[in-house]
Amino acid sequence: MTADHDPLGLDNQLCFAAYSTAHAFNRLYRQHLSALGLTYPQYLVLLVLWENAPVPVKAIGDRLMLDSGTLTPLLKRMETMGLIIRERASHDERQVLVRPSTAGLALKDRARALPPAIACATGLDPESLGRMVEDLQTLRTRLLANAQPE
Amino acid sequence: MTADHDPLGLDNQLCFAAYSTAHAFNRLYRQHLSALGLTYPQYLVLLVLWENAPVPVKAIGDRLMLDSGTLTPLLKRMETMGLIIRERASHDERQVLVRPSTAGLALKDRARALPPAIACATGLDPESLGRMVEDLQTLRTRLLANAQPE
DNA sequence: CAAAATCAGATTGTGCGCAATCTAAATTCG
DNA sequence: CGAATTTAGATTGCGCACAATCTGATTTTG
Repeated sequence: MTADHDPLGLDNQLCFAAYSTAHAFNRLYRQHLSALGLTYPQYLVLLVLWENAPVPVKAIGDRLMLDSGTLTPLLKRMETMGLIIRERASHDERQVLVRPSTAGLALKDRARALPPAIACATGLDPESLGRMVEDLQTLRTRLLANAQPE
Repeated sequence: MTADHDPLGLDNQLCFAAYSTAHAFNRLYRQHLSALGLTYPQYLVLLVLWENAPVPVKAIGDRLMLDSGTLTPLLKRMETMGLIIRERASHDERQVLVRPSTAGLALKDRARALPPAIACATGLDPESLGRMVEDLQTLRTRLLANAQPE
């Protein structure tokens, strides 16, 4: 059966390795984020807003590679939770500018505990971890280049 | 702002690298799988069934790390599409055994074109690709060990 | 300037993913 | 054997993801 070399073997495919690892991350984060009342995608939005705000929805989408069909309801929920503020840009009525509320900003301090805890769970030393991040980013770039024939 | 070393910087986090790479894979696969009328999770189920069938739902879940809440409706859709057959096991009425139909088996031949096409899109040589698969599997194991304190 | 094209978000519909709960069957144990 | 426990799947409810479509604002162009 030589499953080791079967191209259709589940455990030989990079896609499933990425898929299942992303799910594993999601599960681990869920445990840490439940204390903050956040889902993982909501946490990602806050990471973007903590770096730079206010930003239009489009910019968040570019950064996280998500479209308005995903972001609009997600941001509405976060606004209802009191974490962010959305308002139309006066200079361009098409845009909706998003920024963290005071409560959303306050979460940043509590979130600082996460990266070290997660890094520990990976069992990787800082260099290996950094290399893996770069490898995945390179891979992602190549996949997207092949996935979006403009 | 030395974003290069900010632990909360989006681009410094392994989780986002994994999350966004998995999405990029999903997008690329969608293009290739649309010709077969499959979604990516449905393709994963077939990979499992092509390796070994019939198998109970539980075994598919163990293999793909998905629970019945995800699999039951997914498998029902695949049964409606005529790709798989589900039937209660006679020796244990709790189990539902799943196996590919003739149509589901026939898809395997058409699916053989996928792995080479995807491998090409990754731009990775076979060794790098294999190493990355192993690194991700190791990482996944560690994450799951930390995510499920029994 | 006005029509056409582009762009930002919102909306709709479908398919995962998962927690929580439920049912029925099988196993364990007193 | 019979009650308690465990197990396999199904169900419900919610939150992403994304394609497709729609609306209204802005930009481009003829």
